[in-house]
Amino acid sequence: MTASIEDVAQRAGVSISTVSRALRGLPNVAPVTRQRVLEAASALRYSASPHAVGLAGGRTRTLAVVMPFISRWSFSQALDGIESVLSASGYDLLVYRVGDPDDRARFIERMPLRKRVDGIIAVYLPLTDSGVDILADVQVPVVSLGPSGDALPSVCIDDAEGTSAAVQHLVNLGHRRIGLIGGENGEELRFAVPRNRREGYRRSLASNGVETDPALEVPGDFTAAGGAAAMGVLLGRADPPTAVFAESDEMAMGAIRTVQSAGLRVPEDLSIVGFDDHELAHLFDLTTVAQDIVDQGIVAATLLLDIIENGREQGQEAGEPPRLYMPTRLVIRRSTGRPASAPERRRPTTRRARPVDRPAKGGT
Amino acid sequence: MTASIEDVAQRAGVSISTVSRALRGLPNVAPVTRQRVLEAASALRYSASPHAVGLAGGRTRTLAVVMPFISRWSFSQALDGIESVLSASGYDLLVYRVGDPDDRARFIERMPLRKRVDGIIAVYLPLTDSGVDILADVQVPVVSLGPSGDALPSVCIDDAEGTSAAVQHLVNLGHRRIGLIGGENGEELRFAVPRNRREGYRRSLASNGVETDPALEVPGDFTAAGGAAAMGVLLGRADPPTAVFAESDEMAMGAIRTVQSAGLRVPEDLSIVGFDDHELAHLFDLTTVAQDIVDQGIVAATLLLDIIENGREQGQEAGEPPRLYMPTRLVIRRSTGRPASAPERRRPTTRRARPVDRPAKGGT
DNA sequence: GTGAAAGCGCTAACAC
DNA sequence: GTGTTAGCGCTTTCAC
Repeated sequence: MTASIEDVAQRAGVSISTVSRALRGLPNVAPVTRQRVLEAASALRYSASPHAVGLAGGRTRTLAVVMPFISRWSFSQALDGIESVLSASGYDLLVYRVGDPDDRARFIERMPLRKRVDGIIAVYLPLTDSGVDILADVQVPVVSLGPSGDALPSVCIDDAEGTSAAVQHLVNLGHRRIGLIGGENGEELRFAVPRNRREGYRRSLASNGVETDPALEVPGDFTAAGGAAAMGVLLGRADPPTAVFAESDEMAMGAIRTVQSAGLRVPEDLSIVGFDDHELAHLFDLTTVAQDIVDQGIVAATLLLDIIENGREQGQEAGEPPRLYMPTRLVIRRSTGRPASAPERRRPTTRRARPVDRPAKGGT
Repeated sequence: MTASIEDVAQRAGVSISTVSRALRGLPNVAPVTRQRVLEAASALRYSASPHAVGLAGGRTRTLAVVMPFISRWSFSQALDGIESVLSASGYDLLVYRVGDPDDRARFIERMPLRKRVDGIIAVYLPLTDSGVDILADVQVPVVSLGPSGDALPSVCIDDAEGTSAAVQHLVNLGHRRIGLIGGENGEELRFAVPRNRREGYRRSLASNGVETDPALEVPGDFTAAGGAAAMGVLLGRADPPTAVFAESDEMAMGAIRTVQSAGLRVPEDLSIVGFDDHELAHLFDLTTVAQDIVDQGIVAATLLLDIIENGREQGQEAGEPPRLYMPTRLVIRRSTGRPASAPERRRPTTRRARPVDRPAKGGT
């Protein structure tokens, strides 16, 4: 069952180096010989031992993905995209979860990947400065999916920009008391995504002359349950918001649930916008900022492969590492509408007058 | 940055074999020596090259997970559970997706894992008989998460049993026209899960003296969109069902959406039951058959590790491979109720009289 | 308790 | 175009 290169060589009547060359498509092998080797190999169901290849050749055709979560929707989307390009390119995929900061520190410190992989993709990894340094210092190329300072090549979206569009949409509808359900969980301030989205929220309010109110910003932990709880908090405020922007669709879904449980209607009593365009978002009629994470995974993996196989990105001589921005796009569904208190410019049925999008696929 | 065992040996003033022994905790190393080696290693931030270890020692502390999907909810749940035990045990995790049958055949045929991993977990993998044979024939132990014939050790739930409970619940409520939204996608009949759930559905109907009607069984592709479409088909039947069992929550969610879009109410006009207890199921008030897939992943990984490290399962001498059944449990929420046509035994508000469960965690 | 030496299965010069 | 020969960085006998 476990044929070695020697077995193949013997069966094909050549030396092992010829087998190696033939199988890897290198030049300097006579067509006939190559053919014979190929046949011998497939007859023996031979495939080279990755360990031996890695040891001898240095390259391993294996990439590592490092991320804080595995089963959360966005992360599994990213993994999906990454896997698709790796398998198409014949690379194997090692997955590491580094959840809490301790794991992370220990992991980066020990770098078990050392000498094991050809490259690393860090997916939405909250990186400390020293973490970035160490990663960048590893022998293999690293690409970040998601914001990463600027030490690493990265592919990401403009979170602040996307959020601004969502908030602007709410402002345009007439909302002034706009709440935020955020993703921070206290100590996790290194995580750039919630920070950037919050910034976009505040910036958009400011540019519209709307004052921000700390009482309207509540953390939601990036989960449906967290979003539901956060909405409960907002509904308990003295002067509750008429609209809420949630930093993720899952939190928005939970929020919708809370609103409905409270006997209120979406969007008549409260408008809600999410972020991501989760695959189930349209089931909630959720207006959201769409991004295609599978696609981001594909781009990140492609970028990394390119760096590995062609050295630094072309035209990227010693400059800053490339940073690829992927599009976002506001998908308006029916979880947003005019505030009840606002004077309506048209008939009460305005809601039906707005075009309704279908689930988004891909960006812009 | 890349210290080798030799560097450590030199720094500690011993030979590389002593370093090897000391670092792996083998006997026959003087405490003082071991201490010195440990210090040298950590000072050099040394960690053994997995490739060299694999080549020289045979074992690699790496496991492979093979599954048809990556980002679908159930699969990412399984991966999550598996990863948690592997990382706790110091194993690395290789992930392979083998989607279509071709991939699958090619993959199993080539077995790129050969000599690369210590074991394999096949997650809900539709295995042909020959596929099972080949897998079982690989040099390394294989465990199946999900049904797998009986050639492989496996951990799974009793899909038929779980489904029966759901259907029985509907029958008990008074339903007789009960539709099925299934998971098959035509050629994919090798996939045991939808087959078993369909069987449970039919068996339960039969045991209640309810005749099955092929017109009420519609495929839904295991996606929300598929479930929505399937429900559309069912609603278009001459004699539509008063209740529907969907083989997954995602399909059930889509179905609910279709029902509502049609201007009908759940459960007043149509009851719906799902399967899985998806993390968002409670947002839909979905009655469902709960299973804990993360847990199944944990059990499967633990089983595999046990087999790898202790040989065949204890008490499993030459007998059938172990098959571990995990519990399922019917979680009744508010997507199910009496059929409108049925004579109510109590007041019209029966609905509120039923206890409502909260999101499930863990089995029974 | 410790070291020397022989591989593990390949790739990569280098000869021919 | 093909074969020979060093290693790659470890684990594992087997001496000492």
